Amino acid sequence: MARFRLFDLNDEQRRAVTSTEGPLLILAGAGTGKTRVITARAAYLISQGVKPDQILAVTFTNKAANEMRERLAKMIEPAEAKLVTMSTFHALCVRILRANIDRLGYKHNFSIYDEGDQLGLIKKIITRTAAKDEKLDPNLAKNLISKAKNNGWSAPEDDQSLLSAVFARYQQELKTLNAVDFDDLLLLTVKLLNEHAEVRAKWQQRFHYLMVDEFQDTNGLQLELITLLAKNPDSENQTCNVCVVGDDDQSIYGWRGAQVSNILEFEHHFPNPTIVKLEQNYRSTNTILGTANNLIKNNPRRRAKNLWSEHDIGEKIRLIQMADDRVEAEFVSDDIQRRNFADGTPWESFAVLYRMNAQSRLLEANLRRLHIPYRLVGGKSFYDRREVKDLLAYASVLINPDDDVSLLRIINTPARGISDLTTERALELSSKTHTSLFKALQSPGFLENVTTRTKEAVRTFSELLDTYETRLLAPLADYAAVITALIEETGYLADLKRTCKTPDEGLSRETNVREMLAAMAQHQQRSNKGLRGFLDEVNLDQEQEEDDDKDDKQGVTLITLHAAKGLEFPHVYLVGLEEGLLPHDRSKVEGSVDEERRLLYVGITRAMKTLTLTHCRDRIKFGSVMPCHPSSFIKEFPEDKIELIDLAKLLSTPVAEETAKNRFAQLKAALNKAG
DNA sequence: GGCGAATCGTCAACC
DNA sequence: ACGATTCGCC
Repeated sequence: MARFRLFDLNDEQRRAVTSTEGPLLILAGAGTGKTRVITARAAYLISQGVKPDQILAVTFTNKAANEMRERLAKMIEPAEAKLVTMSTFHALCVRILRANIDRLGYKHNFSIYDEGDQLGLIKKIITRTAAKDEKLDPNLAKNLISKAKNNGWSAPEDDQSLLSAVFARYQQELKTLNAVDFDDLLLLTVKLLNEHAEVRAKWQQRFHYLMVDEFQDTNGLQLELITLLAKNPDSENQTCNVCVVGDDDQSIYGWRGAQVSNILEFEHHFPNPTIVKLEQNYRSTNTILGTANNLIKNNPRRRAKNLWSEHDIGEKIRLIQMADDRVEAEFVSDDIQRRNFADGTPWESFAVLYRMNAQSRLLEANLRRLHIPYRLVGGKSFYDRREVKDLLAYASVLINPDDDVSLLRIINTPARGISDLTTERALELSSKTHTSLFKALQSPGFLENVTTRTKEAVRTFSELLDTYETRLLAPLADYAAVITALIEETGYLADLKRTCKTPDEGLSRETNVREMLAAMAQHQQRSNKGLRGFLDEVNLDQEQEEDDDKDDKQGVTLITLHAAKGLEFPHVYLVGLEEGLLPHDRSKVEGSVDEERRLLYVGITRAMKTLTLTHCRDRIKFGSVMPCHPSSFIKEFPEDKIELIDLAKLLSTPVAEETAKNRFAQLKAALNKAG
């Protein structure tokens, strides 16, 4: 316990760490040492005699959970640190469900459907359910269903709309397929705990001290889950020790169902809490903090905070207008190279933040042009690649043959003579008889109505799956080897390469398949959770672990504003500060401009030393040039902290400060007149 | 019935 | 500019 020292903390942090009993709300502004406080609090609890396995810390991302785990291991005995449960909401739910989901009529080997799988199922249901003149956008349906689930609703019974029918059908089919989607993980866990007192008691007894990170991002279900777990198993009207940490100003997941009200009305959910405000920022210059403060104070409905720092004023924030996104990306890359060249600032010190993933393309191209190493966070995940999904679908089908969505993906990949028409007929039968596709395919009622050739193809396919399923079920089965053999036997790789346009593409896709298989083998070495465990990890871990020891994690970071929350970088470029992009056009329709402002606030507060903001006059959208206007948020910045830079002059002579000030004032006046 | 090529509509953010 | 969908050919 050598490295855990209370006097390393400031007064407020110490108060947060040592308030152990009853509800505790820690309002932690950006960069105020939130993670440090949570881990120190866990260490403190243990030092006070709390058993480590009675502590639960819930986060939103695996990265956050891992970071806390690592930090805690440095503060206390690593063996004790291991006993503390540090988990994401979803992983915790999977754990609870895998143990007891049978009580809800699902089987323990249920599949987890990601968004793509969900969409596939919804599309299938819409075509089946909709009348000829009805239409429903599958994506819209998916979002509405998700929103409904996150608010704890089930399909409305009285409603006759197509959406309601699709919703009801969707939920029912998931159950037939023995599958759950991301929202179900929460929904079903809450249902399980609500409806089964003994399961509830089991988990309530398990944890006595709860901590929730990023509480401002929790939705209704997550709050309910916490409330359920936080109750004293012996007297349920007594709440035990729940500590939540968050910052309402950084609530940026409203679209995912997050309710800022959870943190704004914490006292209502957990009466008489201790409230601690962390306001000393250890990250940024006062120029950056002042700009962030000035921006965010335009939001109504927030818990007032006053971030301050012992750091210097630092450099002014640069605001630069670009001709178009091409020039913008070029400038950012050149500027990073120049600064690296000037004083050896390492590439890792730079990050480029943007609103949409699509914005990363030009940046990537330009960084590559200059041979600057970079890492792209988020975006099209490794797991979204066609070949990776195919491989996972094969694995998924072997574990849960009732998983129709995965089966559909691979039923004719590579082509094996099972046509769309055949599949369609089997699907019809499966929905008529309420069985899975796999069972329908094998049923005599189906087989007697198809041609001999099709019958043969289906039979061969069924046998293939059966054979490998048996191999997989064998005790101590080497599942990585089993899947590899299956891929071999189907001739998947050869077919994959054949369908690629260029040899390069073929090679890269093959590499992805091999990487996936290698990851599987690696998982087998370190875990005892089996192939199911591997798939769970893959499903719940959207961050692509570009496997460890490779040092290619270094370089300039390209990242969306959402994904950047919780991170910090010495030098930040925030690009595309345009009306329509940030705030995004859709936010105006949805009335969520406040959340866009918080998003920008999150972006600004990532910067430690310098911040560069850019916006374009033109931007290429859908292949053609669209004119752009500066973001309306720009006029909410404090004039004295911003330096307006003329790109043309920057490239030749530096701008005098007075000129810059005047320019900014002019721009502001113009904006005020317009808006 | 199965495959490759034009065409269409689409891009907000993530566990 | 890209991927899914639709069309036309084997």
